[in-house]
Amino acid sequence: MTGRRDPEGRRRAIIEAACALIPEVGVGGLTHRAVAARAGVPLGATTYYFTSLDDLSQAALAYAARSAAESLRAWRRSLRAGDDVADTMAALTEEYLADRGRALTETELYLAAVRRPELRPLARTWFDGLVGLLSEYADPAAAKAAVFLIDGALLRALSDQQPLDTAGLATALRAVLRPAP
Amino acid sequence: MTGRRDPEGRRRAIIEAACALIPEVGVGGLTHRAVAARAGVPLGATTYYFTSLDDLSQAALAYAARSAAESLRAWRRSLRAGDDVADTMAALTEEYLADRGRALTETELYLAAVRRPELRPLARTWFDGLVGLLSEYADPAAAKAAVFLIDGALLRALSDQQPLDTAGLATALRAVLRPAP
DNA sequence: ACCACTCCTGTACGTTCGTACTAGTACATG
DNA sequence: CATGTACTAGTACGAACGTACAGGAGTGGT
Repeated sequence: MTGRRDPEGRRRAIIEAACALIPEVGVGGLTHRAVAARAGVPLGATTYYFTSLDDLSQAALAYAARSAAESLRAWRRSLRAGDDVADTMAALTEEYLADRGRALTETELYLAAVRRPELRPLARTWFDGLVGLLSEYADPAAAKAAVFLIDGALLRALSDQQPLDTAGLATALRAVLRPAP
Repeated sequence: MTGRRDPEGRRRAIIEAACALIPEVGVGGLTHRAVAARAGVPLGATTYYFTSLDDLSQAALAYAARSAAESLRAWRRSLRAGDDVADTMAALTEEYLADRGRALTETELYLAAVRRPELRPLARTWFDGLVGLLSEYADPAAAKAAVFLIDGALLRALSDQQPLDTAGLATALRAVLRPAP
């Protein structure tokens, strides 16, 4: 996959291996050796490309956050194409949860940011992006509430290893997005 | 605090030390040595009372879950005494967040349960208890949505190290708890 | 007094970890 | 072709870890 002499590809392979490992062992469970083995590179490579293990995990989380931001752009398109915001958001959330590893990584990022302030901006990208998205359809307070709902439902579905109650989420989203009476 | 010959108190001291440590280092960051040092007992004591590190962390998380369940009983009383469910719940949530370590431990439990199925019942006690509480005031679907909202807001406040927007949460709670039009 | 038993503690073993480092390899530049 | 630079890979080291264990210390029954 990564040629012998391809620094950029190597770095990327290491980051992707770390991303694949995070759902399995958690951010705190990452080790140079496990990442190197998963990436198919010698141990020395991970210490060559990253000055420390924290540096490596930060790069992996940044990579994950960037890919999440990209998927937000697809969400924006779906929202504009869909007829009902609440239904569309619930469906997108369910779809997002299909890749449980990615969703779990996002939650790992939230928790990791508690103890590592340098991760806090990364941990905000998903929330801020989602709020920005929904602010086209509701006032900011309602948009924030909708994201709380989505994150809470995701967290529960992850922890319980159970599917998302999409219809119930749609109903709740409709309730918070509807202007107060 | 714990006399030389007081097995029950010793076990409890170790568990409480582990609980105090979890917000600082995470469930996965627990070590026999760190817990022993925090509890003021020799290393041998933690391995004497707990057959493994997993056993120790599980006991600590169970202890935390039990104390959370106790606080739920106080919530029930407050709800019955308060005049508005949404306002009361928002205020209780803010109060709950005042002890950030406890709230963080609950979230750590959620995530730990993903990879440790034996923790899953523990990870459900908070959610189930809260839903049961709110089911006295709304239909089950609305109650679940309200808990998603609360957990989402808590997770965000924890990750961002910022205070809770209590008024905003109350508004959103009112929206999801109100019967659909 | 003695014994049986539980409780307690310090130490030791083998493993795994982060990180540093050395020697070697490819490649661009002159 | 020489040479310097960026990359590679294997190894080594000290630290921290989980766990096991041998023996000391206190306690209650007889």
